[in-house]
Amino acid sequence: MASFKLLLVEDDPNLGQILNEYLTLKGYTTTLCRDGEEGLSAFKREQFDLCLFDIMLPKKDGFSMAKEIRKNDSVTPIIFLTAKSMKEDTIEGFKIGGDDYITKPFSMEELLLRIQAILRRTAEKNPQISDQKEFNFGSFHFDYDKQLLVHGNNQTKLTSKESELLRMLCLHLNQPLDRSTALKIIWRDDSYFNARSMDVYIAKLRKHLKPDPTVQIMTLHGSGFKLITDAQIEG
Amino acid sequence: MASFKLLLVEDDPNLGQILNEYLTLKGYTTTLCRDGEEGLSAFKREQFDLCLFDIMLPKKDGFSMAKEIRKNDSVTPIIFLTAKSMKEDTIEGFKIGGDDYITKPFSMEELLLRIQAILRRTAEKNPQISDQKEFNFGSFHFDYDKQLLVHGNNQTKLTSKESELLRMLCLHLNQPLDRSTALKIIWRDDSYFNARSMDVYIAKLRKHLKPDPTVQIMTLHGSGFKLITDAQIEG
DNA sequence: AAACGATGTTAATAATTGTTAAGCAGGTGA
DNA sequence: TCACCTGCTTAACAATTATTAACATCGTTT
Repeated sequence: MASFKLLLVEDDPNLGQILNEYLTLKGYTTTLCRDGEEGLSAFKREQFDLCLFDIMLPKKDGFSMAKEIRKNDSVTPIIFLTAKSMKEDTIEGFKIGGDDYITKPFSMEELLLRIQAILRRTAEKNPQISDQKEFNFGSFHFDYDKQLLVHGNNQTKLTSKESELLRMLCLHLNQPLDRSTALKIIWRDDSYFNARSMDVYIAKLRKHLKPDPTVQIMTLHGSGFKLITDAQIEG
Repeated sequence: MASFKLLLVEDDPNLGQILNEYLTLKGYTTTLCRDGEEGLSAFKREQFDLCLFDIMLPKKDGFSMAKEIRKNDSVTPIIFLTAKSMKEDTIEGFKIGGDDYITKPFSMEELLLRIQAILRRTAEKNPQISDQKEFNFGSFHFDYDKQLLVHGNNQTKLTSKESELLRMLCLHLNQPLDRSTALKIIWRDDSYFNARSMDVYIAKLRKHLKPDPTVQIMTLHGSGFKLITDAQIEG
């Protein structure tokens, strides 16, 4: 499994660097940002497994960042790091949808353990990490490497984007696929135009999948899509 | 939705009772044990969604309990409550496979929020909690995944919001569904406008459910709604 | 009964998604 | 070099879904 990617937003250069080095040493891939805006744009651009936000930050504080993120993404874990241990703050942090709240000074080891405790719970159901290359769903067979969708005697050649999107849908068969997740992974950026592009590809895939009416790409308005089928066969 | 079951092991009678009352008040089903052995046998006997263990306990301490549990069960979340804030202790707790570690004195509200943060992550993949996807009530069949409401030969496609609301009502069939609960879960925020939006969706659902007059969404003025039917069939 | 707040209903508005086609860039063969 | 494909993006407009507004009605309190 590829190493976990952490988004670290901390304006104190010393602490930032120490954290960054320590977490890298422990095998995580980290991206360090110095202020809230930088952090948010990194989050929009890339797919992270966990966020570590200081609360008091230039340009945009950690809470505001978390709020923005939680608008579209209720999954990615967020841990707040802060000097203040004020009760209202802690509570605010959890209410926004944070996963943990650590007050400075903290021990690196404890932070690491808290990160691990959270990742342990979320890692298992991270389908995008899987490297599965062939899929069977409904009466279709899909070969990602060959970019081929097979239905009975019919073979359809898919384009790269079609294949990548179909693969993500297959990895989440009968489960929701988050728009923003798919965009960040396939288009590397969750932006307006890429989202529209994705919609175009969803339409294309729907056409390809028409031959089997038991298979459907369902819209989850405001959040994403879901490939559904009754007769799924492991492949 | 059935309430979460918590296993609480605390030997201090005062704290034990306060925790018990508070968590019950907050809608959890709790089992309170006075020592480690009692706690372990309760854990073996029943299915819990989360454990809250004091560390220093008669007969068997919290860490030993956690170790035993983790031999067979790596899933059920465990939170340690303790007076000691010693670093080694914290670390020990996480190493055993604990999910959080809270030192006394703590605020009830913070404890509650930490419990919620953990349950939010585990609930999704905890089949026993409530991943019911299909429902039969009155002469209707409702498939949440496919967003379909079936009545005789008639299939009605529901929107995402309609489906989510109907699902919550179905999970509380013939029981009250709290407005604020539904709002927080479906709209992620109990605000004036979301409440009005919910009312609009209740109206939409009522229209969909008209074909069977034995099924009704009843208003519980000031608190919520209740989906009622005489002829409910488990499904 | 009057006044108030909560809910019901319908319509208007806004946001998101679906669909088709036009643009654009890179590759290929004449 | 140029015409022609191909795949992807962008644009334009349609359709659907969600939110907000406006006003009617109901329930409760005084």
